[in-house]
Amino acid sequence: MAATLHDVARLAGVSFKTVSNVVNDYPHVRPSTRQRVQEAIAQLGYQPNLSARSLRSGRSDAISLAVPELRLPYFAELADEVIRAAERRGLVVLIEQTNRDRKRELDLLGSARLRMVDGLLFSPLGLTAEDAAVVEIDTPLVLLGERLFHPAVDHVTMQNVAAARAATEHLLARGRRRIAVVGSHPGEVIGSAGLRLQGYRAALDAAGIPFDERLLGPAELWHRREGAEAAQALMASGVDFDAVFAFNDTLALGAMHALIAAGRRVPDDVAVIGFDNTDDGMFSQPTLTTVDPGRREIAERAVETVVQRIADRNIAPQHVEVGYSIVQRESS
Amino acid sequence: MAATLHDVARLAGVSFKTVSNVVNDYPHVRPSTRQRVQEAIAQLGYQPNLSARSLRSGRSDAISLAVPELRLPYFAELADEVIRAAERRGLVVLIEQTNRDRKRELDLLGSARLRMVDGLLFSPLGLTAEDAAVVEIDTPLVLLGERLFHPAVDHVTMQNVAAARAATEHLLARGRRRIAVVGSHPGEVIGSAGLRLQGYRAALDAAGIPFDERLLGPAELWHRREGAEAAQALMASGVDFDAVFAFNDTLALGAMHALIAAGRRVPDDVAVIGFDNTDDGMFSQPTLTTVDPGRREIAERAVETVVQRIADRNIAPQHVEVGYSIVQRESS
DNA sequence: AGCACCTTCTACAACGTTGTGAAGAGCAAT
DNA sequence: ATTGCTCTTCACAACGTTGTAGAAGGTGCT
Repeated sequence: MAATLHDVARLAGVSFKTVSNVVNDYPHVRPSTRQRVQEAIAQLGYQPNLSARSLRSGRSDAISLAVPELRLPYFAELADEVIRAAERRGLVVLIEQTNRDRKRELDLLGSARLRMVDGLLFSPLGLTAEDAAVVEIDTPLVLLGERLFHPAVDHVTMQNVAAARAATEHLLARGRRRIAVVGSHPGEVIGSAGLRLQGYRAALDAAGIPFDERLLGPAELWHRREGAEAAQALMASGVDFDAVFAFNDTLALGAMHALIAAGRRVPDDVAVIGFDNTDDGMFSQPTLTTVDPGRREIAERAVETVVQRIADRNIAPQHVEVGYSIVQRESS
Repeated sequence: MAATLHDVARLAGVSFKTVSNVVNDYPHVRPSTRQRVQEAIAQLGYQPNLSARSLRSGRSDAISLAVPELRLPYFAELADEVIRAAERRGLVVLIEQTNRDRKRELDLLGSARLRMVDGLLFSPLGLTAEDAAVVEIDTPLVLLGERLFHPAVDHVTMQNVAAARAATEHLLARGRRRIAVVGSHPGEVIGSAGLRLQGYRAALDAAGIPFDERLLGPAELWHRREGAEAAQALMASGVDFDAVFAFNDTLALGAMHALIAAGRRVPDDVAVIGFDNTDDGMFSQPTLTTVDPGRREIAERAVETVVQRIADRNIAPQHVEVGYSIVQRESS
């Protein structure tokens, strides 16, 4: 059906290898030959067979991006930016959803599928510290987020602790003293929730404000619904609070909805800050103050890092941390 | 590095073809041989080389999904559901972003990349009726949305006209008579904006309400910002309206934000309905009434259709329309 | 003229898999 | 014992590409 190098060669009257040389811009081809071949290519609409090329060369020019759930705005926007960054380097992106499921994440790392791509950007949520060894795989791998940490593996991460501290300090600077948290994961240390809580506590400590466990609103999933439920639970508990630090924007929007539905004014009664700087906080009612954790730069640097790792597997493992900033809007 | 059929064969003391037969569950393999081979596979951690398999068999078990922009919630949620539906059938999904750019959409259809996948789900926005011919490609293709229509190509679409009419009728049933539109594309007929406007007008006609062009709020892009701007423009124009039908949820949220910022109460002064039923309308303030256009079913049927097309290229072209429903919440 | 060296092109051998066809072993029916 | 089955295994040839090695032809230098 589709034309091959041989078909083009027959039409142009050269060997099929010469066609291959033209396609690959091999320099020593006579201009007249090159032109004849190019005409034959155009005439037949020849397109290289990427499976064959990949088999022969060992490269596919494709990478995988594994995220927990694409419908979460943070990951949708991350994927968007990863695809753009990859495209600039001639790579396509295959997306896998792991649904925060440890088993699926383990399967992914062992999958034959992985050998079809040149590298993997992996944002693990379900894996625990004991699973660290499984990230020692042959495929070039860049871990996103801070949950896992393996010294021999490339990482591109946000500064969870420092950024969460800055978010808390932002609320403190605006006079808030009873800052509730939405989205904590009780007992967790190494994940985003644990690290952000650590930043929150550091800011309180520095300001001499005692930590009050009753202000923690746990939420396993970071969806709108859970944010609303956590805020409702905080209000129902009777604990007094004048601000909410939600561990992502989606939680913040859910929480803000619940607060307003319960008659609390935002930001007058309760200031709200989120985390992630996703698009949906830009036009919420009120607009959402949030932390920009450098998502765009994460995407760019992650692709850059995996490309370097693909080019040379022996370079020293990289551990990149990107910058963050507070984006102030109406909710605080 | 990685083990091949030959390595396994050597270890198990059989020919490499026998290993291939075991891997592919060929029935006539003596149980004892099968077991020996399986042990060798496990010992070496053999994984088939998918490039080689794909070269030989002509199948990659991968499909592409081309969408305008993944960060738009509608497409993020569509992609999420396409990936899930594909996974149930053993397919992986490669995502391409076209940015509503006609040239990029044309490039995509002619790309060599396309021959690396078994099929393409394509949601075109930039292509026009004159481009219809370019969708006659060798790769199995399913078009999503209604912008293009080519009788010989599979389509899975939502019922834009009927659903938009139902949305308008919903507002009419609640006593609204001056219904503004946010997101119209002046002059467009065949795209989502044109079709949804057609449904809007049909509902007005049926109710005997004259169409008033001043109620149209154009918005080229369907982002929050444009929704807010369109609502501001409508208010600034001085035209009287008691409801807004936004052509997607993102526009609706932007418009709702602008309305509230300008002191209009939603839904008391202005009722708002969106379109798409994306997650972000569930916990907005107020929550957003919207049209569920059957996105989940679109994803499922699209994957199903492309799988059928891959299996047999000669079956009659399918044109699937999925159901829709009104999701009523606080904004109306 | 002879030699060395570029330029241009080609033949051949992989890459790792699956499909085809046939060979060998075992067994029942003749 | 021979024939004709079925079961099991294997050798071989693709799939379309790129890397290697080398042949053929031309050019410049001694």
